[in-house]
Amino acid sequence: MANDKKKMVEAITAQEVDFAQWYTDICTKAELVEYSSVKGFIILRPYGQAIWENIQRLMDARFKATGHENVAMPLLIPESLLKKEGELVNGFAPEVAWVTAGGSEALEERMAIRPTSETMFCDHWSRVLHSYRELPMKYNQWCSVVRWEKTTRPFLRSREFWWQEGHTIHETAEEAQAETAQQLDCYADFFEKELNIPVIKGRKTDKEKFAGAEATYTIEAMMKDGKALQSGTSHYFGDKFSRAYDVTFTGRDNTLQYPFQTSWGTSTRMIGAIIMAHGDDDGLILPPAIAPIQVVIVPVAAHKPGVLEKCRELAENLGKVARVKLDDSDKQPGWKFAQWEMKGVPLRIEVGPRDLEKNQCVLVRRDTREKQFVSLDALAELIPQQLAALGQDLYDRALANREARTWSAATMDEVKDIVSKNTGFVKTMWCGELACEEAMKEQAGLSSRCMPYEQEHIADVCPVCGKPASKMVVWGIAY
RNA sequence: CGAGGUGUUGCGCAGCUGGUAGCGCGCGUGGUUUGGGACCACGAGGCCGCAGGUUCGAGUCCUGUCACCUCGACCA
Repeated sequence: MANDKKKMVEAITAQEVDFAQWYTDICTKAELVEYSSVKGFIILRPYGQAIWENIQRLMDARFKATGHENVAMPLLIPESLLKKEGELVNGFAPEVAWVTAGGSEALEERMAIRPTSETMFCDHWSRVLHSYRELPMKYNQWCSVVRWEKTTRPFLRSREFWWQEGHTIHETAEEAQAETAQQLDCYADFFEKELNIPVIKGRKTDKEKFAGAEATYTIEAMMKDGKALQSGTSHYFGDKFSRAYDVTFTGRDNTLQYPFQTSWGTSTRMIGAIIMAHGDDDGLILPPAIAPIQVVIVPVAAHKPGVLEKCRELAENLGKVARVKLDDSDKQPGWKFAQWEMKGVPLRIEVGPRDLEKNQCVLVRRDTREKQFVSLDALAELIPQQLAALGQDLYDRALANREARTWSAATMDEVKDIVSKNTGFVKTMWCGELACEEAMKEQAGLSSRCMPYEQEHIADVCPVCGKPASKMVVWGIAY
C-alpha cells in the first residue's frame, strides 16, 4: 500500500513542491495538450478539445440568447488597415506575426496574422452599415489568434490561442456601455455557474486596459497558489474605432453619425483557470458542466459472469442523465481509478461481483474521494444530484481559498508585510496616479488587477503618495 | 532581450582519460491476474539536436549554430 501510494504521488509533481511543474504535468499527463514543434503553439488533444467544445457550446448558447450572431472573419489583416488606429497598433505591434510572401512571390504589402479582429470588423462595417435601422449589430466569432509572446505556457500564454471575440456596434453610447456590462456579467455568471470559479468584476486601470479602448472591464480569478488570472475582458470603445475606420450611419435626424462599439473575449485560458482553481495532487478536477466524461464506470473482475453485462446496461441507462463512459479496457481497476482521477472525471462507479449480489455499486466523488454504496435503482436520480453538489463544493472551496488569501492594507508597510509572507490579493485605496501604480509594482511586486465594482472604504489616502484617494484597487501577482 | 541550465528510443535518465549505444518506464505478442497504478516470458524501437573540425576511430575533444527549460523585463 505504501508502495502504491508512492507511485501515485510520483506520477504528478506535488503542488507544494513546484506549482508550475504541477501545472504542466497536468496539461500533458491528463492528455489535454501536446507541445508542437513550434514554440508557443500547442496541440489540443481530444480530451482538451472536448473540454473546449463544452465551454463553446454553453457560452455560445448564452451569446445567442442575448441576440448575438456568429460570423467568420479573415485570418490576415493588411498592414495599412491595421495601422489606422494608432493605439491599437502600438499596443500590439511588438507581438504581431507577419506574412510577407505568397507562394514564391513577396507580397507588396505585408499581412498581419490577426492578434485580434477589431480592424476587420470595422472594415466590414464601414461598407455594410448605412442606417440606424440596422443597429445594433451584435457579432461574435470563434477562432484562433496569434500573438508572438516571449515566454509561453500551455493555455495561460501561448502564441496561438483559441477564443471567442464578440464585436458590437450601437446607435448610442449608453447602449454600447450596457452591452459591455451585460457581457461582463455573462462571463462572471458563466464562471460561477458552469466553471465553478468565483471572480471579481471590475474595471482595469488605464495602464492595464486594452490598447485603444476607452474602458476595459475584467473578471479576475484567483488560482490555488494565490496568483491572479485575468479570465475575461469586455471593452467599451466609444466611437474611437468608428472614426478611425470611417464607420458611419444615417441617424434618426438624417445626419451622418458614428456608432459606439464594444468587444469582449474569453479564451482557452479558461482551461488553465479550471486546472489551477480546482486541481489537486492527483490531477484535474473538472467542473461537471464542462467535463467531457461526467461519470466513468469501472468494472472490477470484469471476466466474472454478469459484471460487464451489468456495466453496459448501466452505461446505457445512465447515459440519459449524464455523459457516461464505460472503461472496459483490460487495465487493472487500480490503474483505471488513478487514470480517471488524473483526468478529473467528477464521479466514478465501481461494479464488481460482490455488488451484483446486492444490486448495488460503489459511487466515488473525485474531489473528496468519498466512497458510498448505492443501490443501482437509485443511480439515475442520484447522479445529477451528486454532480450538482460537487460543482457547488468546487465553487465554495475556490471562494474559501480566495477569501483566505485576500488582505486589506492602509499603508505601504502593511502591503510589504503582507506580500513578504503570502501570495494573494491585497486591497488598498489608490489615488489614480500612474506613478503610484508603478511604485506598487516596484516596491511590492504587485500589479493592479482591477477596481472592483464592489468598492470598500479602507482608508482615506493612497498608501503610496498619501494623497486623498477614493478608489479601491485589488492588487496581485498575475499569470 | 539579459543571467543560468539542458539536448542520447515515445517518456525519464546513465554513458569515466575517445574503442561494438545501455537502463527504467511505456509499447507489441502470449499467458497468469483483477475491490487503489499486477506479474512472467519473448520482442520491436537510435542520423547521441544540427553543421563543420581534430583523429585510424567522436555520444565523448574543439568551433559554430539551433532548439528547449528556469529566473528576470514584456504580455489575453
